[in-house]
Parts: sequence; C-alpha cells; structure tokens
Amino acid sequence: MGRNKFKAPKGTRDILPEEAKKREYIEEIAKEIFQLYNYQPIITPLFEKTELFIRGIGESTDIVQKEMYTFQDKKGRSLTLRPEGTASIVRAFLEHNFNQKPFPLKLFYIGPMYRFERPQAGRSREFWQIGAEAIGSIEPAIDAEIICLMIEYLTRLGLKDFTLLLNSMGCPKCRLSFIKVLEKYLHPFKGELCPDCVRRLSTNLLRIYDCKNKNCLKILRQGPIISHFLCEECLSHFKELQALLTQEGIHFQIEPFLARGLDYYTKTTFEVRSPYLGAQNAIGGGGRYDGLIEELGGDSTPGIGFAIGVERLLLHAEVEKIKIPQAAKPKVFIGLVERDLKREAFKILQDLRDASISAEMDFLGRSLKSQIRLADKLGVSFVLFIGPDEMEKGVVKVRDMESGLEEEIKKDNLIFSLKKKLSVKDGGNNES
RNA sequence: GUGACCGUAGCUCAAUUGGUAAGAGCAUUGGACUGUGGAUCCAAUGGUUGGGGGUUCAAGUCCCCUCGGUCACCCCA
Repeated sequence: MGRNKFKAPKGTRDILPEEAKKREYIEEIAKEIFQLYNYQPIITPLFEKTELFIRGIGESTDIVQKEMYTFQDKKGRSLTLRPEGTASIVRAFLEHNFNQKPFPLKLFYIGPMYRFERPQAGRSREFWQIGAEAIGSIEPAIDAEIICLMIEYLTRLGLKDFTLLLNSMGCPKCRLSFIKVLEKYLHPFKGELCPDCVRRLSTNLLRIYDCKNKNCLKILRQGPIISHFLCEECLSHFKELQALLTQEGIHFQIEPFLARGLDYYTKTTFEVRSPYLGAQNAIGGGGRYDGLIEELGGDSTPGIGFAIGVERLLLHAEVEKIKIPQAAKPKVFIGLVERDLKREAFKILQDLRDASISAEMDFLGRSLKSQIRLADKLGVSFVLFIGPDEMEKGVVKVRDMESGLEEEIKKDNLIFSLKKKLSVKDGGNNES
C-alpha cells in the first residue's frame, strides 16, 4: 500500500465496477422517467467562469464563500469547477437563446459537481447529481410536475422511507416585509442567540434558519412564520401547489423553517430527507428561482428545478435494501482442452459473440480444471469443450453448469442450439 | 475552516508492559484429480506496519509533522 504513491485526491474516489453498474441502473431509470415527463438531456461544461457562480448562487452563500474549486487558466481567467448545475443551465439557456423555444423549457442533467469541503458521511468533494429544470412557467402546476417527477423517480427505484418537506420563501416583495418582522422579533433575543446567528442577523438574516443550535431553534420556532407573510400571489401559488400534490397523493410536510442555502430561491422550496444518512440527510432538494435568469442578464423568466445526490441516493438505497438488477454475466465459457486448438476456440468465441451470445474464454493458458473453475466464478450457464475428440467428430461438448449434464452438439448446429438452451434458462429468473 | 477518533498483505483482523526475522482467515495462482467447476486438503504469491523526522541498545507499539480515512460542526447533494 505504501508503495502506491498516488491515491485519489482527498474527497474523491474511484467508482469500481460493482458500484458503477448500480449507477448505470439508476441513471437508466432516471432517463426513462425524464423522457416520460418530456425533459430533454443537456450536458454543460464541468467548469465555468467563476463570476457565473458568484452571481448565480449568491455572494453570501457558503458555496461561494468557501466551497468553490477556483483556479486560473493559462490566460489568467478565473474558472471554477461547477458546485451545482442550475447556474450552468441558465447560462446555456441564455447563450443559445432558448427563450425562442416553446416554454416551459424542460431539461435534465446527470454529472459530477465539486465542492471544497471536509468529507464526511454523505459528503465528498466530487459528487454526482441528477437534476432537472423547467424554465419559463410561473404556474404552480409546473412546481407540482417537478416535485412529482422527483418523488416518482425515488418511488420507482423502490425507496419508501423518505420525507418530502415543502415551504415557500415568498418573492422579494413579501420576503422583505417578513425579514423586517423577523428582525424586529429577534432583536430582543440578540444576547441569547449563538455567535453565528448574531452574525447572520446583520449579514443574511434568513440563513438563521440553517442553525441547529437548540436555543436558537427554540427562539425561531416561537417567532413569525414566513408563510403568514406571503403576498396574495405567493400565497395562492403555494396553496395551489399543495392542492395539486394532494390530488396526486403525494405526501408532504410543510416545513416553515426550510430555507436552503442558495440565495436564488423564491416561492417554492422543497427537500427530500432520509432518516438513514446521518448528519447529511438530504437526498435531494430544489426550488423556484424566478429572479435568477434576470440576475444573469436575461429577460425576467421564472424557473424551477431540483437535484438529487447520487451518492446519498445510493447510501439510502443500501439501507432500504433496494434491489438493483445486476448487469448480465457471460453466458458461455469456452474450455480449451489442448493448446493447439486455440485458433478454433477463438473462432467459436467470436462466432458466439457475433450471434449476440455473451461468451468468455481463458487468456492465460490455464489448465482445463482452472478454466472450469474460472467459468464457475464467472457464473456462466454453459461450458463448451473444444478438444481433439470433439474436433474429430465435428462436434462441441456442451456442459450445463447447473445440472452437470453434457451433450455433444454438431458444430453447424451450435449457435441455434445454444440460443434455445439459453432462452429456456432465461425464462425463469433474471435477477440476483 | 474547526474538533474527535483512526491508518498493519487485495479484503477482515492478530502481534504480551516498546524486545527475536510482523502472523491468520478470505481472496488470487498452482496442485492433489495429466479432458472437467462449486466441497476438502496442500503449497505459492503477496507487507521498507500511509509517508517523513525524533526518542531508545531496540519502535507496528512512544513523541512531532504530514498525507489519507471516518464521524461531527459549519453548510448542503
């Protein structure tokens, strides 16, 4: 171990075949559901101009303040590895004049994000998100669609034990009046709040809701609630969204203290929490960002989106023992009895593959016994023996690894016969 | 960025108060069974004990630094 000079950088890791296959599966399901809801794939660069994230995510957020992977390229431009997906998508939206397309424009993405943080359970420096954005509609129905999409995806994967939290942050107008009231309420408690919250009092008041200090929480919970201060428009939006979710049988919990750490959220915010993830308990979350596109230089255009953390999803799925179908194993192994029949064996191997039969053979000159052992480890259904006796008769000996029965099959008939045998076996189970 | 705990073969773990030449199981490879798997048995491969420095006659074991891991805080996916 000490010999290995190179290790994956702190907070990153290799995703080995076993896990990679699971990811392929959950991505596949995601794509199915996105297609069902008519969301189109988009792939944006892993890095962007730093300025985009500062403007998009918000100067005062933790992401911008301390979590960005920022570097200079050879021309001295400041670039940043993307810490989240929405800013890039809005940038692409503006860059390609997507406002010319029919609204709402619906996009999804799957890819890695980067945040410079101390790793812990459910948190690393490189992590993947599956996310979706719907741009151009202010209808509560699109909020409902986005949330349904997210919940349906998790449900489709088989997750059960999660909670959907819902809140409205209001719009800039009503938020302002709420902030005033909250400020007034909190002022007398200044001496009792934790130092962080005292700081938040003057910098970014709403961030106070992120505090986990028991005393601060107690004070907050007895204070004003943002939903009581929503303007007429925001309130009816929120009510309509709730009605739609209820109609679809989606259970949610109003969480008046759900603030979320990105400055751009307006009106709807939501988060899916898992009881199994330790301190980092959000599997995914999202919200409406009606001011973001204008902030980044476009016409005033509303939008809403969510992101799911792939690693957290997988961690949760592990606890719930979610069944993830295993990728197919090779079905046939070629057992080479004598070395000088290598060419013949290779030919049969390729013939099988040409016929779409997944096949494998030995490439290390192993003894026949070791070859069969290997075949067993690979879990193939059949082993074909290629030996002098068989050659002479123009046949291949086929061993059924389950029953141990062997049968000689004419070479001309091999593919047809194997396909038939395999389809019989496949008829039963296909999972593990 | 802060704190706590941890770091011995590919994996899971041993190694008396610092004391011979760091062991075992599993995995891998070969063999017992010279044309045949899963069981069993035998053998081999595999470690400058994360790295560096220090204390000591002697360090896997003690001290310092560093890298990494784990968990928590901050915050979020």
